[in-house]
Amino acid sequence: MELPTKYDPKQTEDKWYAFWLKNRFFHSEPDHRPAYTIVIPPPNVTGVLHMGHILNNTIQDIIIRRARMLGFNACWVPGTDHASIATEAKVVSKLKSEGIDKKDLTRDEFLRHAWEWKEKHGGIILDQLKKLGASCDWDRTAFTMDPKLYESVVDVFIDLHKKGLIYRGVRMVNWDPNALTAVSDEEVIYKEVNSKLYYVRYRIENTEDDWITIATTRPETILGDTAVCVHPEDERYTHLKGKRVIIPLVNRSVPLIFDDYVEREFGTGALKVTPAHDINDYNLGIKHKLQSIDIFNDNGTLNEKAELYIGEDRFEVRKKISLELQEKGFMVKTEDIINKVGYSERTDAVIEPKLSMQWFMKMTDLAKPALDVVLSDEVKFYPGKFINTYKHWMENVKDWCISRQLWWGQRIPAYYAPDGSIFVAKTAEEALEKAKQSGLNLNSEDLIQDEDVLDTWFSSWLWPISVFDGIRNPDNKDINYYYPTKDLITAPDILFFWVARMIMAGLEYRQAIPFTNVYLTGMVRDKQGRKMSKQLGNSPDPIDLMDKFGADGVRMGMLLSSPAGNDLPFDESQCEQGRNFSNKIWNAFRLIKGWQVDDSIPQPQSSKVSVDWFNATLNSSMLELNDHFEKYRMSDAILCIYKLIWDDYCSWYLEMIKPAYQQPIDRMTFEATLDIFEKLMQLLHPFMPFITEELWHHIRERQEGESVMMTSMPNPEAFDQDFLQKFVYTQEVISEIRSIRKEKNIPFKDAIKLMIRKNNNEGIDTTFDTVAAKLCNISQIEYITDKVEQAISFLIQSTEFYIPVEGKIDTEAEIRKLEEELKYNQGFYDSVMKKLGNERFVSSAPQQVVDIERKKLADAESKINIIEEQIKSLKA
RNA sequence: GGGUGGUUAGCUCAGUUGGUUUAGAGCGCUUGCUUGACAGGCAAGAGGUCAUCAGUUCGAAUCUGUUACCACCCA
Repeated sequence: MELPTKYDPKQTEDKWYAFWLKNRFFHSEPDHRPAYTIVIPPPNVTGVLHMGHILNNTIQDIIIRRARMLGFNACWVPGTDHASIATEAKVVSKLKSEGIDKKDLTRDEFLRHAWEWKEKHGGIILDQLKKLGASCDWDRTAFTMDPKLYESVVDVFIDLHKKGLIYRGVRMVNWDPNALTAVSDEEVIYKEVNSKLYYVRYRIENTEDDWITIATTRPETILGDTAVCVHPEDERYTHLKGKRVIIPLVNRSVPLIFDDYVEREFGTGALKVTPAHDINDYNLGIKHKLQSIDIFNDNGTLNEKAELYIGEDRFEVRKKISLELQEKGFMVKTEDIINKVGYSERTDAVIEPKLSMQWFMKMTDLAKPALDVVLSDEVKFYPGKFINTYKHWMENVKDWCISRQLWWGQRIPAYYAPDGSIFVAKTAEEALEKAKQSGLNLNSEDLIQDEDVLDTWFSSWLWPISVFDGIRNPDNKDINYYYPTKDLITAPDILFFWVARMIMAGLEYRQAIPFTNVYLTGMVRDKQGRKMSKQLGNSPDPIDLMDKFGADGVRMGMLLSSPAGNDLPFDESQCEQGRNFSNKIWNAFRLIKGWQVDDSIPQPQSSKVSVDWFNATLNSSMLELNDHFEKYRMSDAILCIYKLIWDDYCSWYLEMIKPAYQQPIDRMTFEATLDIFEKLMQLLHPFMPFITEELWHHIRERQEGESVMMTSMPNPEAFDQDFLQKFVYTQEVISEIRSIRKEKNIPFKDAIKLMIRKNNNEGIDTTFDTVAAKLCNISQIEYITDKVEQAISFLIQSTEFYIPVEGKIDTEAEIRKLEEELKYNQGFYDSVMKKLGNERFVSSAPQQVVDIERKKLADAESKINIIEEQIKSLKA
């Protein structure tokens, strides 16, 4: 069969993915083998595949495919999360475009629309992963709203409530006025923005013209002020002790309070206090028993308590009120400042701190053990630098606001009686039963279930357990077999959102960590270093990239320069490199496949030694590869294989054994070369699954249903390090000769002679002479003791090499070359001499180190002597 | 404002308890190649005071501190 000169991924990728699926190679069931489990970080159902997913899932696929080939029962569980805020927002806006208002729908009607939307769009991202080659067990695909996962979440809520870890309370929360829901601290993104600092003066009560000037970035909240606060030791204000001030425009009298919370240097040192709309002010309010006036509606407009601008948006009011303050003489001045403002991660609306009744989870008791398992290395982080970040967060953990004012999600299983008492129960019937037991005489319609749903992360934190149904059925076969999982691959920005909480849940519900290793990937950025995002539109479409470079090429490209935890500035040229690598492998195979095999010819000595050398190199590289995997150095691992195939196999080995043009190859070498190629395909398979499968099937006849992905990974065997070292030396010789040929314009087809003069009584080693002869077209290699006239020379270590040439030698040039070499060696000699000349070095450094230096000196010295001698003889 | 990490070739990064030839790789760059597998290729080459200053040490890219800049996290 003819193979085209260029590898075309389009001809192979879909074909092999379908083949793997048909043979159910990705599916796992518990058996006698050790399990190797990975659960996918569930992508958001509203999302489409982006570069971060590509990176993340490529790494997972590499690990799981390798585990499978190493004999583990590998199971990679895919799935998605329901993303309550984002999904609800999408559904609401879709309905709006159809002229339907969410307010006009019942909860059930709305949820029907939401499910419809999910069925239509929720699977997109998983389908895209198939194109990447992801070997997920699709039969186990999970969704956080699936009945078993839904019920697990509700069960956990009830259990934690029973344990006293979940409570309901009024707190200041981060309110998203667009989504009309509270969001957790972790969902607020602080951005630096250009703002104005407004200096506004408040009149001291019972004075005509005494004022105190405050500074604020939010003049609209003046309407909700209930105090002005200064530092107790601030001499500017001590005379105002016990006074009250008048709020401008609304003319409310409020106390002047003293607290060392105030920063004297900021603004005027006087702070207006709005307990309802600022977390710090809220705390001050509690401390000083201040009144709290909430002037905002849920959607960010002002309410009647503001007295002015009722019904207008907070940002409109800011503009208008600053003008009014100006006109009425309250505005002293404004300044430009840069401050940080919190934005909703989901809707990008400016977060409004707001007092509201929410459900919270106590975190301190759960955090302690979850921190311990990381500090004791039971759960390992790669890279380890994230342990510090984790520790800092876990030691300063705050209670988690878990309720969301939405419909899409697990509805909170709390039921309210008319007298305000709360019954947490799985069903309305159970709640009613509980109510009756507590002495309330109620009917089922008297109890009303909480309208809110739980934070999406309250589902995700159970993911490694709930996908195996380990909450509802804690002793089932799957959970016992697959849990704890092995690796979690995710991005550092959800270390707390998700990773920390999964560890807490694992310890609480399985008394076992959820995973052993956490691999934190970098963030994919564009060439200018910006985070890739939908808003910026700076992310390439991964599907287009795969069309252009093949999935293998993209996988390769993503990994090549992405060490763990480091950001990856993405550039298409990396995928191009991956594609080029595919092509290189393809052509190496074309070369081998094109040879005629002749059973009658014996194996040349040069080929025998070449096969031995490559096998040793292969073993050495496999050891290195194992080491990289153990340390989760993915980009080092792929580079190791890349060089093994491109440099060692293609550039060296194939050239070493290649038969002359149109000459056949001997059977032994041919078979050995195919065996090696087969091993290389196995080693490379986890990284580039498609091309390796394609070529593996070309290497030999395969049985129906056989696949490289189901073979056993080759194991490194013992090899001779000295033997490898000898070849390194030979490579140097070959490379010198190639340079000389080029420099002196000696075409390859003109055979040369090589004379070798050993010095310092070094022994002669001819192991690779036949190889050197073949690669450099040397007709004769001769070991000599005398100098050679009329030859070009070079020096490796202390061995002299001569290539005799006809005609005149450019003596001048030869001398120049040697003198340069001499200069380098003398410089080196001097630096070693300086070390050894130092009394204290010789006396304090370890003997071994001193010996090494002495040897360096001796070597350099003999080399210098040889060079000097050569120069002398040339000059003579 | 607080914390954590980082700063090594044009770019992206290695450099494993301080000493193995006066620092390595990939990409890019320069030069030369229709070299019978591959121009998506081959060969050769250039390119770095290891951010700064000080200290510890016989010896520092490596350890300590300072400054500058960058990134991330937290308020």
